[in-house]
Amino acid sequence: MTCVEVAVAAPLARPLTYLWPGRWPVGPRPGQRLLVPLGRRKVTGYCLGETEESAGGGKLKEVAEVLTNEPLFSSSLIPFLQWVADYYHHPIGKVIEEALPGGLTMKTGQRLVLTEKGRQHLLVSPDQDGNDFSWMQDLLVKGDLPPAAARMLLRSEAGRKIAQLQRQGFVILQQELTGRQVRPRTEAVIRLLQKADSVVSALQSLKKSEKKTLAILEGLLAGQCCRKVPRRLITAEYSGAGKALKSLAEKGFIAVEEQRVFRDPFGLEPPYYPRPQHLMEEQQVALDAILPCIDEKRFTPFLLHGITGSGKTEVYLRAAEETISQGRGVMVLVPEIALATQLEGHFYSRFGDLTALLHSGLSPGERLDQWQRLADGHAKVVVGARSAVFAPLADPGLIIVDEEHDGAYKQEEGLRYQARDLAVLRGKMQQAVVLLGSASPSVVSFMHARQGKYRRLAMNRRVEDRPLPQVSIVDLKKEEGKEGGRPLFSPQLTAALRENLDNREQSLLFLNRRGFASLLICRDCGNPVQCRNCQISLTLHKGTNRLVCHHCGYSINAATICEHCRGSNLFSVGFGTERLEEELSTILPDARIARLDRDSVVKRRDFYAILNKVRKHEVDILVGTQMITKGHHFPAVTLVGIVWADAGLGMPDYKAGERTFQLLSQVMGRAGRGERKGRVIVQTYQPDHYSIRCAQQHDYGAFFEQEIQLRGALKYPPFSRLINVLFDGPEEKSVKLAAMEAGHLLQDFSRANGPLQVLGPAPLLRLGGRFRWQVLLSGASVEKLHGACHRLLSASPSAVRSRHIRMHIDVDPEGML
DNA sequence: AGCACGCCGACT
DNA sequence: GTCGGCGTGCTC
Repeated sequence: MTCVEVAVAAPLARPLTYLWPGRWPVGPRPGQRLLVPLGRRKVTGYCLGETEESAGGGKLKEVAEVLTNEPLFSSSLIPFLQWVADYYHHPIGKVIEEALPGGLTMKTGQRLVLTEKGRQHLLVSPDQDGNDFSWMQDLLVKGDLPPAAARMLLRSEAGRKIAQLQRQGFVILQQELTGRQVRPRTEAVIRLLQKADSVVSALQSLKKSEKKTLAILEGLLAGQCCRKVPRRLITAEYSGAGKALKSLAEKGFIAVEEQRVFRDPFGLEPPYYPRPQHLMEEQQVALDAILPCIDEKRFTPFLLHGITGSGKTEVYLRAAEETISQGRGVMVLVPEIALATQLEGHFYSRFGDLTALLHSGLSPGERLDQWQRLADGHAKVVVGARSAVFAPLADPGLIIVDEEHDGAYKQEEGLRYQARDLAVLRGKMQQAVVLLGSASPSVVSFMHARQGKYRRLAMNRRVEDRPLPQVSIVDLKKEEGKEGGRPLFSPQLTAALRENLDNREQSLLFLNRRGFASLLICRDCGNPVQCRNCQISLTLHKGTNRLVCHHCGYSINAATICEHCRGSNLFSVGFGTERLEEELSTILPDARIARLDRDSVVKRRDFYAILNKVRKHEVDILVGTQMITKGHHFPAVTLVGIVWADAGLGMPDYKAGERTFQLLSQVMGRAGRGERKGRVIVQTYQPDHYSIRCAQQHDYGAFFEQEIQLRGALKYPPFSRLINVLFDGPEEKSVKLAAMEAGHLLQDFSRANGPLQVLGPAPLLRLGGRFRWQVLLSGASVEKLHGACHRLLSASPSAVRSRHIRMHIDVDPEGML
């Protein structure tokens, strides 16, 4: 009797065992998507492999159906997925769902079908209650309601009525499969069956249009290695080809087939970067260390610590070449989610169609395409955002995490994983070389390098020995009271921008805040205008004339009144990129200004469009948020202005100093990457803060020493481990209660099982209409912390089960603390 | 998550 | 007496 282990799409910590029907001709394969019975319904499950019949035996259920015959991931990935589930205390089925491209889950739903008896009844005596049951009209007209609609109804008020109708035999609920299948897109391709000129007699019988079509087809085939041409290419050249192709197919010259279409996700113009002939010395040194480890197929983690412009990309590419020549796969993680980085262009340019892309900018269909090219081995290189750490490469030999310090690697919802950490783990499990690259590594990674867990490779020289930019600091405290100045535009910054403009050189202006003003305050009562769902001030966006919540997206018209006193005397406080842009156009009316932030970039194309304008020097000054730092370099930029460098230092977060240093270093790296020397002006209220001083001096070492001392003194990571237990719900009292209960439980655990600190419970800001509390655990031993979580999950506080409270466990939290 | 079971109060 | 609310526990 064959049994399979199946991770089901339900929040269960462990996989379930099912029988594999003996009548099926082929056995199970790990990675297959199945449909299995669970309780009274059927859900998607993922085959993890064969297993012995479990001890409980006897009453196992059978797998109902194979939904996807070709495995979506290889069995080599399963231990990794299981580890992730255990470490992050997340159900294994949910972990797999997180990993796979979306749109694949499926379950049984119920179609609401009106019986003949019911039809008669409704026609004769429509609902007398006078209630507005518009769905009944719908049902009467259409005869049935699809599962999605039926589900909504059953949950609403109408549920009772439906149950009643069901009892009377007027409607029935019919089981059926639901869930949106992402269908692989196909297109018609034309294959030439016989060379036209070899069949002269037949050729003469052809019509003019057919001859022309054949000529075009042959022309297109000439430039290609494969023997097929998409029909749309032919019709694009000759609009009359449609008919001709049909008749040619009938005459046996060509065949028309359907083929999976892989749309080019690289945007409008796939770039080309030539492969450099010579490497710089430091690049060579780094590769001399890395390549042997790739050849030995041994897990080796490297920290590639190279300043901006030191040529890390070429090191990645050469390492990837070596890995591919070994027949193994390459995984490249990049921080930004929806936007292109130059890195993916470089990989595509070097490896062409061996490259697959996985990021959230793809449509579900495109994502599935890319995923399957990896799963079936057609693609060997994957470039993607954090979730690409789950990519189905059967045998990754090299895993690259670019900008490893970037906060975007941490997912802050659902499965709260750290993709950089998982990349290292996956490398360890699959004997891969791991390259963590950064100009300003995370404190944790650098610590690992210092302790010898990672091998550190330093690259301190820039291409063509370009000097690092000159950085001057402007103390905003001293500038504030001065006459004639505008806030946040010191005379130094204004003068430098003017000078750059006169010299026809480009400038970058960085401020990590979107919008026009960060809040509106009531002049009468002093209250700020807040989001109705979140405990957050609304940001004024002048372009759209709206007040927007940067957390949940809720927005209202900017012409509003104070909710507390009904006063209409509101004044705006604070600065965002939008205001920066506006003020700038007053100070420098002749400058061409562009803005790059989440508001000006909705789609990938907008991003490219703005970058192209800058590259073509149609822009003198680019204003922007973090977005301007992401991996693009503008050779003509010679001045970088950082408008408010300490903006992030006020956050109640042990990582604030680290983040500020990293952000500043990264922005500064944008200056002077061309032939001309760059300079940077940093405006700040805290000119003596070590994060800002060390960034000014381009001194990572000094920053690290300061930071690590602070962390040691306060017992923060890497000197301890943290787990945050979060509670949220629609009602303050019960959320607090749940957190308190959990707090006590954890205190008890700590007393019984050894040292472990329980901080809190503490309230958090209300977000999305939900009240939030947290209990923070810290301790030296990860095992103890995980033990505490297990205890918490098994003895789930009663307050969590009831009253719509959700509990989330955030292992290695990075957010606000 | 979804679904059944079972225990309580509010009605015909 | 039943209907339907919600808390509790299970799903191979």
